[in-house]
Amino acid sequence: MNLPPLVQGFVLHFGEMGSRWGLNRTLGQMYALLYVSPQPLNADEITEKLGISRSNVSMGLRELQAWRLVRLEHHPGDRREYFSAPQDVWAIFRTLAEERQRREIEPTLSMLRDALLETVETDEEKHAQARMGEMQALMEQLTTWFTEMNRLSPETLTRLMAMGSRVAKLLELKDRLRTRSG
Amino acid sequence: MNLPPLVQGFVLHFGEMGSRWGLNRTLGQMYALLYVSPQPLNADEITEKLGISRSNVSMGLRELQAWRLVRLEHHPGDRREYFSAPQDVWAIFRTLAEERQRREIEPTLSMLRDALLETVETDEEKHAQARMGEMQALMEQLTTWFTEMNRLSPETLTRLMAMGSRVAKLLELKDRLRTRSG
DNA sequence: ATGAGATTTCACTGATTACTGAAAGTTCAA
DNA sequence: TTGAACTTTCAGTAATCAGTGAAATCTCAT
Repeated sequence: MNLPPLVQGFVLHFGEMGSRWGLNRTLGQMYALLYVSPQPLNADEITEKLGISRSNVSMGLRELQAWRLVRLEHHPGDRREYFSAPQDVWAIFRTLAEERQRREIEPTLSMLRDALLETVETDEEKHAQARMGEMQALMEQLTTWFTEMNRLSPETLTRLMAMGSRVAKLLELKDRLRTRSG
Repeated sequence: MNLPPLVQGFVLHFGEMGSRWGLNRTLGQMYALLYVSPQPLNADEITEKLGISRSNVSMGLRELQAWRLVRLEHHPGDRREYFSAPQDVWAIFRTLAEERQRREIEPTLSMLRDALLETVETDEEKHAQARMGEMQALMEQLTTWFTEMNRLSPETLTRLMAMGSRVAKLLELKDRLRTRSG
């Protein structure tokens, strides 16, 4: 691995975490490298800096693109493909959250929707179906909420988040106003 | 596998998803089984219903307890240990979110905090460090917000979530009130 | 059309992770 | 204190997943 110490530590950490995040080591390392790189890199540069095989880089780049975590660009007069990670951390967070939603939540939601349509006979199955209903309700609620929040600007989100649990106070305030005027 | 069709489908699906969620197949299946079970189960019952080895169940149960996803209880006059999944889906969601926070976010945050304390020389490293700073800022913000939200009751959270992006309206309302009174 | 530069595919191998069965450990009643 | 009931540990094996290199494919400039 051919990197300054600070960057190397970051890249190795992301490699380790990669597996916990449903990616794999190489993917984590590649992403970390692109994230801190001052300019886009081509596949050979990544190969060289990480000390892994060219083909591994090729596969990794495809997967990172599928995650929408890296962007492909071309430089005039250069046939090679260059890759960069989007700079806006909020955008990255949203992408990540959307992709996880799509990969981890949606399949389960659709399984649950199907399961809830089945007609069942035994008490055991009825109980199971009721539990699935609770799970589905919460997941739908979270999904809807998440979609809505994703429409807000980073500024608005930052303000909302900065308020933390004090947003609950706003609800009381709203209730009071409504009561007064209603 | 020795289960009614509806339950079996649910259990198998969670087995598949288990890996995407950083668990593994068996863990997913065991959790799903306990989640829909009308009463707590002991290790032998789980072994029998899932058709896996007794030792695998034993290890799986330890891990599910480490995730705080199942609870151990004893029945009077029975030496065996019984396991159940908490019933409250909100509680489950919080537990899951907290554990993922602990396993997936915190290690990265502490790595970033360390990296940001280093003194670096080259422009490349300075750029990398700046990028790490951005990442750290967002992660701290999200972490703080999440901790705060976790204090709210499910009722409050449900109300807030039901408002969706209309919470942003509350901010405007608040601004107006402050302007008027300030 | 040709071939040099660039990228991708894929069968194989190496590494990691999950699962099992046998043995050891624990707990408790008699 | 013995042993029956129950649980855990762990070494070995099976299954899965990641990474490589050679070959195939793609893509332009000539």
